[in-house]
Amino acid sequence: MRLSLAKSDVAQTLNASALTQLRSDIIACRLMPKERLRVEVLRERYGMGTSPIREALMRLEAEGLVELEQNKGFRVSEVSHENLIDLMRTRIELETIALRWSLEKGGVEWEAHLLSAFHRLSRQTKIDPANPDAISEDWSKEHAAFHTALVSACGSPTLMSIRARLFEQADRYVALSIMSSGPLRDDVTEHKQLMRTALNREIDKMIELNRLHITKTLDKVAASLPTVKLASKKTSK
Amino acid sequence: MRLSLAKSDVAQTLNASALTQLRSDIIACRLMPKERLRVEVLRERYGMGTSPIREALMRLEAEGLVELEQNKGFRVSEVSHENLIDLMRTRIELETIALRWSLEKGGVEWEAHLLSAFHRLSRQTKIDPANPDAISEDWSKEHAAFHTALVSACGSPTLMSIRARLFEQADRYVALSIMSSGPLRDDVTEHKQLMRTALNREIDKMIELNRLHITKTLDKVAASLPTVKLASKKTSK
DNA sequence: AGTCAACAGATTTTCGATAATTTACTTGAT
DNA sequence: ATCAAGTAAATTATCGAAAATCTGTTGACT
Repeated sequence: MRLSLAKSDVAQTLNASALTQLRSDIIACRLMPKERLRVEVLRERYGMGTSPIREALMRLEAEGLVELEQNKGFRVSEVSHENLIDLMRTRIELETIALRWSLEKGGVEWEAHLLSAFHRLSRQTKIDPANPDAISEDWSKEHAAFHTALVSACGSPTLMSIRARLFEQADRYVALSIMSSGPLRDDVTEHKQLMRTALNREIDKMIELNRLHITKTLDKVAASLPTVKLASKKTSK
Repeated sequence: MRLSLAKSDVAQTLNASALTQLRSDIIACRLMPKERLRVEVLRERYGMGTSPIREALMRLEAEGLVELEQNKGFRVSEVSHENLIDLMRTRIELETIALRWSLEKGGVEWEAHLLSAFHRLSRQTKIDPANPDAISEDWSKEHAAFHTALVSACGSPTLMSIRARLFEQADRYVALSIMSSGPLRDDVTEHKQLMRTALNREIDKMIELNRLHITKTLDKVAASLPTVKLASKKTSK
């Protein structure tokens, strides 16, 4: 028998558990960009052997959250201004397509789903008072769910999964900027407007709003990015 | 010291070698869709232990070529009519964006690169006489390189890598259709036209040609898809 | 006959030890 | 003082055995 690790985590394989935890730690920047991921250390941290750890890292490499250099081990993927811009630009284009399809095809089911996702999001607070230097995990989850709901009627699993991956990558940049930045923006109003526009099937307006939504995040994150001091390679000499 | 496995394969890690070989075997349908991937069998096939195999499979799962069911092991991803259509539709949209950017930004470097890629492709034959039931590996490589060259000036590594992954998935369907289908189409003319249009920076025409190029493949593959008899699960009555 | 429990074989998953490789350090020659 | 070769320490990559899990079958009981 094996200990259950968390509520939602029952009867998983160690491999799957490593994957979930690692991904979450990287996106929340509890493991910082460029930080080395020594297998021995991770074994200790998550309490398991080498195999599940390495398998999870390998998968995360494909997702772009981890980088592997032959015989030199794994690191958390680097962040950079260029990558940030590239990421956000690509997101805008992909989500434009997904939103167009979704607003064209969405039925009552979708509308209900969207309303409910918005409601849940609006009842979460972005920052957990207990831990003011990070975004609340719960908020983050509902936020992701809301944006997924917007495109969920697009009818393309392929596009949806790519979008989700890019969203995660962006989330990591957001987590980074939270750690070193000022006032929070008013997300609730913005999200409500997104929902309304989606429900009204105002496609062009929707696309423009989404572009602005992403651009606003980009600007905020880009401004705080140079501030974040990253773990640089141990400089020889 | 370790034996070198192939010319281009020198001094790789077993892990990397497993990854390359498995990916290639899956895309070429030497491992058929839905086929079970027993670790023991693969260990035998590629001559290595469990770790590199499982790590490679894990990575391929993230790429969508392999599916993992907890405690039941890995299989080659299934193919289906819906997935094929979804895939091709998404490819069209993504490549549309990439082509637009690439044709806007491409300089002399890019033009030269494109010309050279086309030249190399045109000197390959699609079917190797020695093995007429499959597409030549060399042709396949040059073909991929040519299409990559078309979008290579788009300036977005993110978009490029997504595109490459979808291209691979499509290649698997093509390999499948070759095994059971009739006359080959005249690719050379089509590719030449794509190149010309790209070099002339006729963006709208380019996008339309690309859409047709993909749609044509879709139609051909879709027609032969039901023919292919897939390894079905041992039907428990 | 039908249902269920317990067992046996096959397979996946995980572990800890070993081999291979890189990195840091030391020593000696120029 | 500088560099190079060689050696030791640290780390990654790999293996094969052991543990956990699944699957199918047998046989007892209703």
